[in-house]
Amino acid sequence: MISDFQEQAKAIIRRTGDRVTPGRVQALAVLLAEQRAITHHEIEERLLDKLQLDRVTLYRVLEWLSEKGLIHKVASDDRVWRFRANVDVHAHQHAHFKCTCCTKVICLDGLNAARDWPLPAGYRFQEAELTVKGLCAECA
Amino acid sequence: MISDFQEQAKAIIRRTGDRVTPGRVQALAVLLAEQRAITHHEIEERLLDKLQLDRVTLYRVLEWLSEKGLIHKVASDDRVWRFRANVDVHAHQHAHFKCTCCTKVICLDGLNAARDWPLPAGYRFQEAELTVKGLCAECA
DNA sequence: TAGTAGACGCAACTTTGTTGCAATAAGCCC
DNA sequence: GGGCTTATTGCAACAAAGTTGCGTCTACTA
Repeated sequence: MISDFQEQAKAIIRRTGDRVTPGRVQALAVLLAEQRAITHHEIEERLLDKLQLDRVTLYRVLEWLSEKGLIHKVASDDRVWRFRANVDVHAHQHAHFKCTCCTKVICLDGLNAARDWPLPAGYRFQEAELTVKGLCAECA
Repeated sequence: MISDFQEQAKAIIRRTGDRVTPGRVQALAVLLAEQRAITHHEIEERLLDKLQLDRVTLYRVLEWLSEKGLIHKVASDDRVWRFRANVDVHAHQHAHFKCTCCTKVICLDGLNAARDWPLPAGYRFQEAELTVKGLCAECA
């Protein structure tokens, strides 16, 4: 199962035309295996078994993956970036849910945050970030 | 004009029943004078002329003001808290606008973020944080 | 298989925020 | 106004998240 994600990750990265390195493959594989947005630290923990990657390198890998549009970053109120793989044409314009109990973050794909919100005169819309907070099914 | 905000701040703080200290008064006055959400650092800069307040003390003052419901915190994608005075019955449930050019943050009071967003089964809504990004009138 | 640009590892640094503790001062009572 | 009490402040040290510089290594290309 895990190796599935590795192969998938490898293929996705090869498609960019840039270098296929173990760090990129493993980091993306971890994110593909995960069904939610996780932090740099959580990714690091999941990597430890198969590959020890420098903290800094992981930051750079995540930035690269993000630039290439293979993953996306989620801002949270605990001032920690979370990352999630862009499965298929996973639009960036969607909402996130954060459990206030276990701090788990999931994507609310059904909720489109891209609509044009009413802004003051002269303002120009680019994108919206919507985070809904509450309790997840396990914590409720 | 500035002293107006100081007097206003003093009165608001006195109303809480807790101690009225220079740090609390000046910090709240700065936020009352500002029409938008600003960072700890920006508040510190504006304080420097009239009152030199320790960095840590300012953090604690802001936390206290927030606890008392006199100001509110805004999470942003640059992992920095921003603070804004709660003028009148300024509800916490509203959206914020962040200019991607000058990083200025304003409150979109007309936009209610408190509506019940559709969540997966078993999930419980508590609150929503909506940040719309784009260009403000000056930068557009 | 050799050369090269790009990726990596390490160390040091920055920013943002927190914690512990001793010194200080705001409000209260007289 | 003057002392008492307790909340607030300032200082120093710490912590987490992320960045920068630089020399070394390695994935690709030829």
